[in-house]
Amino acid sequence: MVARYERIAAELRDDIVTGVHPVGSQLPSEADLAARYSAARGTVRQAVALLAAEGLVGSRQGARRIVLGNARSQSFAELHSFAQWARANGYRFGGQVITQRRRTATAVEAARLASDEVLEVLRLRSLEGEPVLVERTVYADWMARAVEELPPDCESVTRALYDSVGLVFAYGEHLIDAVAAGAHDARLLGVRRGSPLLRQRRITTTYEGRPVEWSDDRYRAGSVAFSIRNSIGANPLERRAGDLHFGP
Amino acid sequence: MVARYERIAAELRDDIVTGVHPVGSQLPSEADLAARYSAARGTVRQAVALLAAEGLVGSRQGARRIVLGNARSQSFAELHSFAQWARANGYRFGGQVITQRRRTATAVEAARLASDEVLEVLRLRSLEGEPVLVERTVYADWMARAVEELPPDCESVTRALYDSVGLVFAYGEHLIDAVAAGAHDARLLGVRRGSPLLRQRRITTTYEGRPVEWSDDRYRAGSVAFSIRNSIGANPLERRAGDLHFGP
DNA sequence: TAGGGGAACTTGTACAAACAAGCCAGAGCA
DNA sequence: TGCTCTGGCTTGTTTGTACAAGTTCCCCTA
Repeated sequence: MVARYERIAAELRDDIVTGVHPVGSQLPSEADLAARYSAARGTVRQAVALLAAEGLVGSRQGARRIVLGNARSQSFAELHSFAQWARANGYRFGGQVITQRRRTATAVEAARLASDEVLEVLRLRSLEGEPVLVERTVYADWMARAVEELPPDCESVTRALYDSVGLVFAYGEHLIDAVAAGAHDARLLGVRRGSPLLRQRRITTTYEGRPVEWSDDRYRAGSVAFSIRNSIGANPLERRAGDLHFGP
Repeated sequence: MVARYERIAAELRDDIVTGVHPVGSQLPSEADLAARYSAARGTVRQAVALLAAEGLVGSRQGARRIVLGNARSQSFAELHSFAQWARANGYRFGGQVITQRRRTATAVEAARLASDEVLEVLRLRSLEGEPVLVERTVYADWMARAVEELPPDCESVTRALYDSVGLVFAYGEHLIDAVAAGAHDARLLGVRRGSPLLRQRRITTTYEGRPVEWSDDRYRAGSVAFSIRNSIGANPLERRAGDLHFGP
């Protein structure tokens, strides 16, 4: 059962995408929408709050809401899972484990993952037949067995872990910057050493906040970009100075 | 006058940062909080929704909310303004206009900015005395005069334009990726040609959705990173395939 | 004609109440 | 001991009401 406000949001989104409410135009007032959908004003507010969070509409007190864009951005757990993102966008993609081994955790890893032993996996992932991503992931020990049992060419690790042990990657913290390709990365990605790579480092946790993995992903320049919309007052993305530590 | 739910959120945030509610612990239930603050449950929900949007707490239906982190991330309009971000974090910073000229808009710019003539400005910005950012900004014609009247070493363009013409940069759309430094960028930033740069392209608009500027910012690698928190179900950041076009 | 003053409209905040849906621990059973 | 299952707790959804605060635009006046 989908919530009412989500259905209303979906209809409004549709009206925006199809041009019923063109970019730059005013959205009907909350009262109008409430009447049209026979819903309470609060429910309508939840719906338009969704659209505002997606960056489709902007609002400010006293003035009618304005349509800001019409680009459909689904963005589910897309930042977590390369495979889910690629599939949702209709890309051909693949993945291959290059190396995989257990080892004792470094001090930093032990602190981050609350784990003494870790499983380190190096994966190479491709998009449309081209290698685009080198993924160095360190899993906490309680996850290691489930990961080791995955096939080396597993397409979607996120999905496989959900199916096998019911694990949900619920929260993530990400740091995005640029680095030069080292010799190894360069060979894997088929670029020259020193080429620019887009790096995404992340920690992923369960619903309970328990750390699952720590990953360093490097994209070939030009293959992938990150997109974000923000508005004054609600701004999820933040700039950081360039020292490398993740935690506080 | 600050809203009630914002004050409650501030108190809760404080309790999280100071360890009254440690990372990993459960937050009191909405009913408890409502009683403690003598507020309605709806008001408390607005407060914790703020914290959830900041990534400080996670929630799922049926279970108590859990404290996920305690890093204070203010993130106001920080993505818009380099100066505001730097000042808020106590960095020494500066800026200098390198070149500035009016010209007719290219087809792409005309479409993006809804403007036939544009003002193109190249700025070099520094952090802690080191050049870290090359900013190539194209302003719409109706903005050009106000920008031209700014001093060449203007610290905060955002702030100056607000003071002079009351302009508010309300919404932004951003694309983040990595590129190699060209000869010009390399010279300005003091790095070798081909070095990795973190690129942020953005369109900024007013409250009404009117485009103000289109900018291509390039950071020296290692100087700045972007940080984001996400949770399943609420994910503002999105990955995009690597063709360069901004719009749909 | 330019400007001030409102009135009407619109979004933001707050409260109250009820039910739905999901989680969890403890009681009870095999 | 180990399992299920139920009942209480907790968050999610929806409706309704009232007032606050900001915007817009028209009308009236100087």
